[in-house]
Amino acid sequence: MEKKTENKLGAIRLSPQRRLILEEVMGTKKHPTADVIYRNVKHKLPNISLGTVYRNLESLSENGYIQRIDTGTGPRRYDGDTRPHAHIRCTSCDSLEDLPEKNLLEKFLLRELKTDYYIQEVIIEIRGLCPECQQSDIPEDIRQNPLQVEP
Amino acid sequence: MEKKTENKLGAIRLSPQRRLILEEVMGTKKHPTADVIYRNVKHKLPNISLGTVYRNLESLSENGYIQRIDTGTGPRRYDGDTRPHAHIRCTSCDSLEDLPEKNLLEKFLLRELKTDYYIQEVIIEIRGLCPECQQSDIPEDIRQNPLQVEP
DNA sequence: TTTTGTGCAAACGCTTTGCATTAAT
DNA sequence: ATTAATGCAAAGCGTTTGCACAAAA
Repeated sequence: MEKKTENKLGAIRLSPQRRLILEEVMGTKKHPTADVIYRNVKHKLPNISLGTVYRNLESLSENGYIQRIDTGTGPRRYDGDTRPHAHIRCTSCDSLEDLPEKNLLEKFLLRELKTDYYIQEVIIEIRGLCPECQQSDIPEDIRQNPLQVEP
Repeated sequence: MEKKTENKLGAIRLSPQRRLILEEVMGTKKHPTADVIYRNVKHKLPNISLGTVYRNLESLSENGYIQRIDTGTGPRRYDGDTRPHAHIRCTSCDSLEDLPEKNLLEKFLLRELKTDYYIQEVIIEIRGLCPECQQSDIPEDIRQNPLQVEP
């Protein structure tokens, strides 16, 4: 009996489209948007549709293979690192990076938080200028309100 | 000389529409969305348009009279409390409340954070079930993944 | 008269959805 | 035969914008 078994990924099927999308998200630390993923994957699979990308990003994150990052501003982003963690975003170039202190932050929050809520998720997004963007001549009005902590 | 001086609010004019919108945001702790504000204000000023509401929410927050809350999910919300602070959102009824420990959290974050970024803003949103929603019979699948900290 | 704000409707960006078709079980 | 996934296009939602008109400075 011939059996053309497609790879499986736990509960879901691993179609060529899904596999490529998964690889794309896993293979970068840039936290790409659906649109970026779509354009990259389209090079290898020209007929893929944006709807398919969205549907697969959804199923992959629902099943815990990637993480959906609901950011405060702009389009949603996706992360191959599924551990809950914090991000820092550049308000000039819009890059999104992991925060090194992610665990520290989480733990502190959960420990200090006095609330009756049944906590499910902690979203931390720091916004500021990345080192590169600080060097380029930033218009003055974006240098507003640096957050500071008194000594 | 007769002078029908409209009230001023710092740099911007306080039109009837803008005044009502400001009062609406200031008068609640519910962090309303533009749409909720629109519907409430419309009772007193039936001709007001949604575009005007958006434009005024924008100018009011730009000028520091209210705070724009760019939440991770769902429509943007607005807050009469302009001090930067954290929020906690119920994943069932979608209510958004202030976090009591807001200053604590900010200070900790800014102190512990080792980064080359020039920090401008800290967004913290905790998501979970509010006490009321914990009591109602929540479908099992929403009780997923409570975040916990090891002792 | 110049600037600022308004109402309306159209456009926008991102995401979701309905539907007919195809592929895997 | 049934279920799962796809491509396509249309619709959805929240928000922004262009424009002609009105109000205030």
